[in-house]
Amino acid sequence: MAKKIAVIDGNSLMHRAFHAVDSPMNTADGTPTNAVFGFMAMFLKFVDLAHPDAVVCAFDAGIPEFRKTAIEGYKAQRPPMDPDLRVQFPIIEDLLESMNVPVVRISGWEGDDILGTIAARDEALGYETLLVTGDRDAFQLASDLTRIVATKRGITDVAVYGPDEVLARYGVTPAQVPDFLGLKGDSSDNIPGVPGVGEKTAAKLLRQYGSLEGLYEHTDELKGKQKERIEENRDAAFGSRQVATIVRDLDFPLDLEGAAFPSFDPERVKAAFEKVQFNAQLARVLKLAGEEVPPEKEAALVDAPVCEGAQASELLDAALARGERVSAALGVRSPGELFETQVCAVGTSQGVGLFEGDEALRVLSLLVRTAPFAALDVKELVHAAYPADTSKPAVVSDAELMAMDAFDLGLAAYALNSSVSEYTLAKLAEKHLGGVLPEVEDPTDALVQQAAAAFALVEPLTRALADDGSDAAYFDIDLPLVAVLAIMERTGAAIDSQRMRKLDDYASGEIAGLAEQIYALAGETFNIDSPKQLAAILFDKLGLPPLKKNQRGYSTDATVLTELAKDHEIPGLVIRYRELSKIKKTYIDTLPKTAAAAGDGRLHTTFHETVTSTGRLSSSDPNLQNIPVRTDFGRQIRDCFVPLRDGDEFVSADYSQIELRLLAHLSQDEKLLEAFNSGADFHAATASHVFGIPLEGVTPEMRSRAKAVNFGIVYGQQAFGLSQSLGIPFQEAKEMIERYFEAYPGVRTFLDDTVEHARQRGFAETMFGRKRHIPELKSRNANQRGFGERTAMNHPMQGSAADIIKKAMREVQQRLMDEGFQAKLMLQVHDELDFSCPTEEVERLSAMVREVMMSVASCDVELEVDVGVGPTWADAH
DNA sequence: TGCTGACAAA
DNA sequence: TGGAGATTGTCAGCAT
Repeated sequence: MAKKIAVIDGNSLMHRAFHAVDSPMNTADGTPTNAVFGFMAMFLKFVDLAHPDAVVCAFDAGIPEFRKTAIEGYKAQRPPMDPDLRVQFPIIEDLLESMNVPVVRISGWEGDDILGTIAARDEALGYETLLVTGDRDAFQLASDLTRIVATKRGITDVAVYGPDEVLARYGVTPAQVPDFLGLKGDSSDNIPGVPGVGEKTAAKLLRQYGSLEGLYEHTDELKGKQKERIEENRDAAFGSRQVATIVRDLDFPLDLEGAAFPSFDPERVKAAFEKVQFNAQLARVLKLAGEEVPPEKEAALVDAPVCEGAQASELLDAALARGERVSAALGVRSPGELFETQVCAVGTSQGVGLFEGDEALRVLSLLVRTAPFAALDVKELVHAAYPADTSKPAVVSDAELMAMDAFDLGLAAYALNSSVSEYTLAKLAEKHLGGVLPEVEDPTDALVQQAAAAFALVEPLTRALADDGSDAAYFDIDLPLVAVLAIMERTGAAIDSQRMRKLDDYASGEIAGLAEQIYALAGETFNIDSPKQLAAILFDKLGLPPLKKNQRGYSTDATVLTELAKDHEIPGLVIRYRELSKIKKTYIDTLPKTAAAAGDGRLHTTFHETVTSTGRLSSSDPNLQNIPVRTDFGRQIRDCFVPLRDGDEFVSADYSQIELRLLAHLSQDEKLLEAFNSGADFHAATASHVFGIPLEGVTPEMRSRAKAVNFGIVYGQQAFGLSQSLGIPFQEAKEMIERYFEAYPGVRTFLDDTVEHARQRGFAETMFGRKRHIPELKSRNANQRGFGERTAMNHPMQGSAADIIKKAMREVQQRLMDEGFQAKLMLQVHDELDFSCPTEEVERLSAMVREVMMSVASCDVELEVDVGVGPTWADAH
């Protein structure tokens, strides 16, 4: 097979990477490394996919004289390179050199010309060449042996162009590319071209006349404005072509025959990559050469002796007698193919003990009931012994659960940084133990490693929580909630499956009818669920105006369809079709099945405490936090949620406008505080301030606008967003927001201070000290920064609300038990708690829950709670 | 299998 | 100059 040489246009890739990788990254001395990181990400992905035999990297080193004279001002108006990018060139060169990738830089020439020259030499040698670049001029170099790897959006997304692809994409051959660029120009390189001639026209002219020479011999065949423009800009066209023509015969030494990749000294590579702290990338580079990750770091982790059976029991007993907080990790072992036994690994200071099957469960319940222990996910472990649904008797009582002495490593890590996508022992070990978990094949060995790491992590995480000031969020709020969530998950929620079936009949009929109507109007059948096919019908066949684009074509989302519904019947029908089929597919088709699959016929969701960055919970499998309520049909789904037992009522308690009340408390804005404390209708009070009229004069229309502004403020919404949600002109929305801040000046000050504080310290925090780190505030990208600012403003409100309801949940659960309630806490939906409650307890429960929810936080505004009671969830609102 | 568009909720 | 509200979870279509 022919040798494959890759040549990278270093400047082009560094520019791309600089803009594509926006997250702030620095070396120890503060030098930015985002472009280097992006470059290497692209490099590694490319090498993985293409497996080149050798890699060369070319950089610009000036501009050749002939380009400067051909076009006056060639690259002249380009602003000087961003200093944050400039400083990264020496770093990338250092990395490349450490990997033995030749760096070519020819004084007075640009990278493109080096690419062209190497490709020409390769072709002479019969080698294959891959040219990696983001610049379009390189397409002229495509040939049977030479292909262009062009970066698309971002950096790691690429397209490969040979001659056929160039022709397909631009309608010209590679040889015609300079003429093509000469006509159409290239704004990024300051190549003027012929004004008014774009991609389509340039390609058409070249197909007809072959080249610039051919075109200018036949300008008499052209007509009108086009003829004038082309004739007038003859010099610009030829000059532009010259600038765009890549030189292919530079003279520089490069040993192509001897070049090879990967071939490098691992020590040198390690040194270079460790300097910039690209540990994950280092591992990938070393792997290319068959090298393993630095082994000395693994040794830093516990190399614990492992035992089983009676010895394991002794190990555990001794550790508990010493008062140690042992660790536990749960897994399965499958000796044969048929049976899987549960295995529990327990970590102690003297080693790891393994327990299997019934022994594992015995040990788990022992830990939960009587011993201090630690685990990555305590709730998951609890369910293994508890057990997870009410069809079997509980091995551990609710009271024992509430009293358990657990340390949840995942929750601790979440309190330290809530923006991490996944909390694993491997990542925690890397961060807090300074070593990587050894990669082991055998699942049991892996479990042992996890137990050992979990044991070792308790101390450093406890210290980190205290150092960071995040111990309150963890110890007072998140950790005590684990038992409550475990109890709720086991309790489950009940649905009326009969009723669901009736809903199914109705929905199925409606959906089929709607589909028929849509097909009839469209004149053909198609898949309405496919946005692509729907777009083809609406925009191609019916010729409706495409109002919005997405990555793959024209958008067919609800806002677009609503607008189009004015012109045609189909969009309205599709909206209704989507509403019904979404609800049918997501809830009606799945909830009864899920319930039937559980031992007790109930829905047992999983609540996640480490997913959101604000401190809210999330729910999955099934998600019971997004059960419909807004539309009539949606509410029918809530009507299927019923109390757990005959004789129970569904009780729902929710905080009224908790985020806005917290805003009043936190900002201490006098008028806002007064608006809540006077007991008046809050949205109406806002309307009265914003529109400058007495309370009695507020119309329902004004009130609903004020309500939208109130909610917008919570989310950091801006004028554009408000104008969209209210369907009013931008200017009007802008004025409303301005008047809002005039009416509540304390709010403006508070939000500004919050952002400023967050910018300085790197995080925003809630009333109870829950932090959210916001590195985006330091971003160079204005959109990212805007995101950071909105996040900083929103976190104290949304996060404090989350803290408050979590505290309330723990206390409510405690009092349910202490005061002998039969009522059960079933669900939490952000600012709402739902119970199943015997009729005779309803009064007592309502009073208790209200009292607890209102009193867990002391604020300068009352935290009002509405309690509803009814036979179903829908009725309890 | 992984990504995308669309849509449910507070 | 262009873009201009957020988060999470689930489903189906579609490309690989």
